[in-house]
Amino acid sequence: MGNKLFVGNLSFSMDDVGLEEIFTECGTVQSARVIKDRSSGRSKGFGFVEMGNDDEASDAIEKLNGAERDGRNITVAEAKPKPDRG
DNA sequence: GTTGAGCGTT
Repeated sequence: MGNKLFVGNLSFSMDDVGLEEIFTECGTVQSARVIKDRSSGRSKGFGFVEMGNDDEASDAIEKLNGAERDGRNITVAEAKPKPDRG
């Protein structure tokens, strides 16, 4: 179990700060990033969060997976490794 | 709207 989380089904109005605000209520947020199109800067509707430790990460999954944010039920799960070349 | 980037050449 790692401390890196995948967060899906985000509103397109979500940003890095908003994502951090959601997860800081469940523990220490080391970093939070909403993935955006690298050319247009528009949200891709998902993001990644690194918690302070695996326990906080696990807790955040339990508490925030399926939680409603901005009218959408967000997905929270442990992140899979990045592909070799994005 | 669901698993992340950017540099820059063979």
